[in-house]
Amino acid sequence: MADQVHEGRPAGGLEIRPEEHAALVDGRPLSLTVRELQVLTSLAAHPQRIMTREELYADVWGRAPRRDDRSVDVYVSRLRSKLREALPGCELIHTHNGIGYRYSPDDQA
Amino acid sequence: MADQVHEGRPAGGLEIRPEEHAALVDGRPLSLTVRELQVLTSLAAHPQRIMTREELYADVWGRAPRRDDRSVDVYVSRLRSKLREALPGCELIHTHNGIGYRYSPDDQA
DNA sequence: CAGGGCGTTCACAAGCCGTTTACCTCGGGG
DNA sequence: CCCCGAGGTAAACGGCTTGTGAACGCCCTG
Repeated sequence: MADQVHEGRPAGGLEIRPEEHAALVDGRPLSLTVRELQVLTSLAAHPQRIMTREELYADVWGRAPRRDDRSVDVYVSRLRSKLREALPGCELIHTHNGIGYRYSPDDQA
Repeated sequence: MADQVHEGRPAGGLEIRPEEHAALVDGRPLSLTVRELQVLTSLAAHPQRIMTREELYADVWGRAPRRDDRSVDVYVSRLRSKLREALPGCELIHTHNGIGYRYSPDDQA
């Protein structure tokens, strides 16, 4: 099947090390807040899989979101902003309208 | 070309996973809208069987279409367009004039 | 006590999608 | 030929979803 993404060298030059509370690009750490790293880690833990907001929220916050909670969207937006700056041209987080978000290690599809 | 046949994978390299809100070609998700995936799923659930527009509509929309409703045709058209791009040369959805549509996993007959 | 960082919420703009309509083409009968 | 029904598809439209800047409050630190 598809190659497993190890911590050593994922596609796109982005390394996520949750146990070290860090995400690295070319060895340089992104300055992410705790929540931002949690959301990124959760997304990246299921590459190419569409995650609903509910799944993401449950994974990171540990409970169900209240109706109309936009927290996930806000964090995705902030993550994209920081990733865009660190990896210009890469689109790692894809939106699936009406469903949720998908992380794609190779910024394609 | 000769791919391994996994459980979810019909001929043509198209994998439909409604519970994951996704349809995959070579592991890459097609960007289908919710409705498009519903129509494709319904068609593909009855391979080689001609489904009338009424059947399809009832299956996806959960009610009977109003007279002269063209929604099904529009979605079939959009699906064909996206499938054509992802799987050039394949004709998975066949028209049966005056009756309805038929999904053929092996793009023949 | 002032300042700053962060998580959360709010508000509004922008964009996408479902639905409907309109226009075209094709074939069969008269 | 002309008419008519069936189907393909582009495009209009309105509503809902999403992107994102900003405000607010909490907590920590100096």
